[in-house]
Amino acid sequence: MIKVNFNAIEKKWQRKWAEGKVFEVKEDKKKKKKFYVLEMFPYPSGAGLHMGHALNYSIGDIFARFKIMQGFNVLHPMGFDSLGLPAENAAVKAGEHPKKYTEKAIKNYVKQMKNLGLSYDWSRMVSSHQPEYYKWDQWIFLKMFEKGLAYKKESPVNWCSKCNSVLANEQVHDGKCWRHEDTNVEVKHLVQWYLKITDYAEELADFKGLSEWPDLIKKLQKNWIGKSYGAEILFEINNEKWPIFTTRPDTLFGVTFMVVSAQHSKLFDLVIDDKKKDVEKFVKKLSSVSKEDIDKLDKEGVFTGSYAIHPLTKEKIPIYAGNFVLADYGSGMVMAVPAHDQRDFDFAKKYGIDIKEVISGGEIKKNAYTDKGKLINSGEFDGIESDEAKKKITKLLRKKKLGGEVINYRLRDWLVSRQRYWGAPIPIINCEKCGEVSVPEKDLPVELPDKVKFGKGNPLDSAEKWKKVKCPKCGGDAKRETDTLDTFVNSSWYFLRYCDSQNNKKIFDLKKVDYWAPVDFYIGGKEHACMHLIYSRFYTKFLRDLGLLKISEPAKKLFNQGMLHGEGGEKMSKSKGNIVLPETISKKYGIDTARLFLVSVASPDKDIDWSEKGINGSLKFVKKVFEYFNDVKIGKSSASSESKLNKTIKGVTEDIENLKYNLAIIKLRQLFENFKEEENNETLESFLKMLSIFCPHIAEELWEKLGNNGFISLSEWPKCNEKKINKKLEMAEQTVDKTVSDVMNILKIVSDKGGKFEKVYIYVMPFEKEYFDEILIGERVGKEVKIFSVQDKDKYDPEGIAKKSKPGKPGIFVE
RNA sequence: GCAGAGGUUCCCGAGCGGUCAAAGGGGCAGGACUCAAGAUCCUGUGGCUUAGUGCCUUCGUAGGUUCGAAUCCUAUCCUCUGCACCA
Repeated sequence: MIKVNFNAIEKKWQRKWAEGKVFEVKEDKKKKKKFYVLEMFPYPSGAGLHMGHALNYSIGDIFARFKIMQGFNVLHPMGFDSLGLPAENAAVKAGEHPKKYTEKAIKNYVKQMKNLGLSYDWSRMVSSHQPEYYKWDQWIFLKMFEKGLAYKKESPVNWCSKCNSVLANEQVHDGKCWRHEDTNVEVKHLVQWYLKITDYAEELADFKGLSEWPDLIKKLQKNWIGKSYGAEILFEINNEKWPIFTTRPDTLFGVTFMVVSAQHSKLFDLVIDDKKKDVEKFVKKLSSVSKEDIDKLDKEGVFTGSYAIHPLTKEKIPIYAGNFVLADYGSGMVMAVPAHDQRDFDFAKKYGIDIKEVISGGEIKKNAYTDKGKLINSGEFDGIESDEAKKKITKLLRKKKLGGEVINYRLRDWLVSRQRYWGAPIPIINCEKCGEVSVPEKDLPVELPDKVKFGKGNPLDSAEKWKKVKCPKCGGDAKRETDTLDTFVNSSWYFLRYCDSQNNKKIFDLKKVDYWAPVDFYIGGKEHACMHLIYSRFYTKFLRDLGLLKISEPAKKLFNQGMLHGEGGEKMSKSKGNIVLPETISKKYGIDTARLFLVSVASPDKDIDWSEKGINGSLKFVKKVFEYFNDVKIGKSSASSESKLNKTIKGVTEDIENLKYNLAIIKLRQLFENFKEEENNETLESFLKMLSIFCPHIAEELWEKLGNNGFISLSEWPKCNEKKINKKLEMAEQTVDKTVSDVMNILKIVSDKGGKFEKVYIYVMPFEKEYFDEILIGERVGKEVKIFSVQDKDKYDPEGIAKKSKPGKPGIFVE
């Protein structure tokens, strides 16, 4: 077998693609339809790309190449999510400035990506840490500020002591920081910036524009947004009306106590002097436990000394401060119905509070009865079914101006301020006289100062000169906001910037975005379901409402690729030491082989464990292809080859469209296995074209060898000629296969019995004769083979077996 | 606890009502080639049986629907992955 220097071929074509600007695109309204393929841009870590990235980007690359060859004007860009806490932490740990650290990492990523042969339009690359990019983060923030969608408020927030910063709800996993799995998130009361994503909650909970998104993602988002229908009911407390939210207004007559969140900002308005000490003690105790432990705590509370007046019965209801009520959902206070809510039931049992049954149908001994039923003990509503009662009671409350129907969302406003350095500075100036003042648009971007002290607290606090500014409104002394924006702000709209990434006057040209957006095919992990994928939907809608976009959703089709685990089935991570680098594999096998292997193991949406075991199979195939094309005779193809070719074209095209790359590759292999010494040009070229999306470098090289001038990457995808698909031939081939295994079976039986045979005689129907090749079958069975037509008078047939021959089942005689 | 994905022949994985003892790859075994090894090619790879046949068992486990199930339904066990007190 010939030795092939794959690495040299790779370098050659990567250079040619770059020099020929093969993958750079422009808007082209007349000739071609656009197609936008995008893989989620990575955070450039110092560790570089691993095999999992390679898989992810290959999936997108294969599709992009496919679409290019199908004649689409394909936008396939790449960039870097280069701002954010992880980069800052890693840089500080490495003793480097985040900027230097990040830019080094990006350089490395680009190099690695180019080595993978990915078809990106590099001229459009964006990096979110560049002021030219985050200027527009700031610009959008100011637009939101203008519209009242960016605001400041004090509230209990998630605090990670390792990040030294607050976290969004979405960044808290299992009570721990998403970046520090060993660090419990604490609850702190701080003033923070929020984006009012809840203004879009209703539209976000509607998925009609996302028919081509996976159901799983939509379900996850739906749960996350958590739309619930219920009632707001006003309870009078100390002559003030306090609203509470409930989904069960039908249980209103069963309220025996109220619970206010221990984190509620107005908690102490409700605490009478006598109880102050108790409540303070309780709150203090809670603040010393981590968020995770709060989740595990029993329901606990303490009486505040205050009472609420029941809106309908006018009964006095004691108010407790409790650990199980969320301060930022609903109004932070609940009406407790112990008979029909398990949490309230547990609490009532613990503190000996009355349990009043108002829904019949269940037993209330060890547990609350939480199902629906007929009302009892509910005055005029007795005997009415729950659903009906909900409506009637709400109606009555509305009439009395004591409440009404409301929709509540689990989704909270997005906390975007971070007390860290490596983020886009929030473009606000704090003036003692004027309050929070926007940085004028002409002064954008507010660039990060280079010289800051890293250590404790927010590094930006140490940039004294940078902080000091004049108030744009009154001209007096003022200070810059030192908080920076959450990293997810950058990724919420980057896909739009690619459409016009070099624009330094506007966020993007409206016409260009109108041409390219939305993303037609978006590829990324499902772990982003409740973060990036919700935020970017929110941003898209906001920018639409600003008049910048005509679309309402960022991507038409979403595909979640499977995760590539390490050898033992564990997540690939530096700390586990199971990271496989593309370079390592590429050096050994060539990058085309690696790409081919990655997508042939399993369907791209499935999680797989990395293993080098099977890669030799891919390498063997690639080598065989290379060797075959190296000295192939171009001539005529058999009808069988042409039939197979067209069938393969059909199947492969469908498989790729459906992201079944693994199946497409099998079909290509089977086609290739069938190639004879001589094939016609069309067959050979079509095969190479289909292979090229998986193995672009080798395909280009062989394409050139066949005498072509242009790039195979830009050639036209083969079309299936249905007429050439010949079912008869296929049947005939099956007959041959069956005959071969029959012969093998006979030989086995005979030799088991101690017989020794050298010659095989096969008696076929006259019309089948052309499908049976003595030499080929001889090779397959490892014996000398003679084929006779049953009508052949001179045939050698001592036992008259030819008489038993049937169509599709030839007679066999061995001796 | 809730939600989702999944358990397939030695391994990885396809199949998702009949053409299924189940694609493809890996591994292994036998054969061809070779002085030999490697590479390559062919064949085989649940069991029994048989001159190419027939039968039995198998797709986590147990039932069910059906003329017919790896594929559909029900229960059950295990694995993974999200979300977790949202009133």
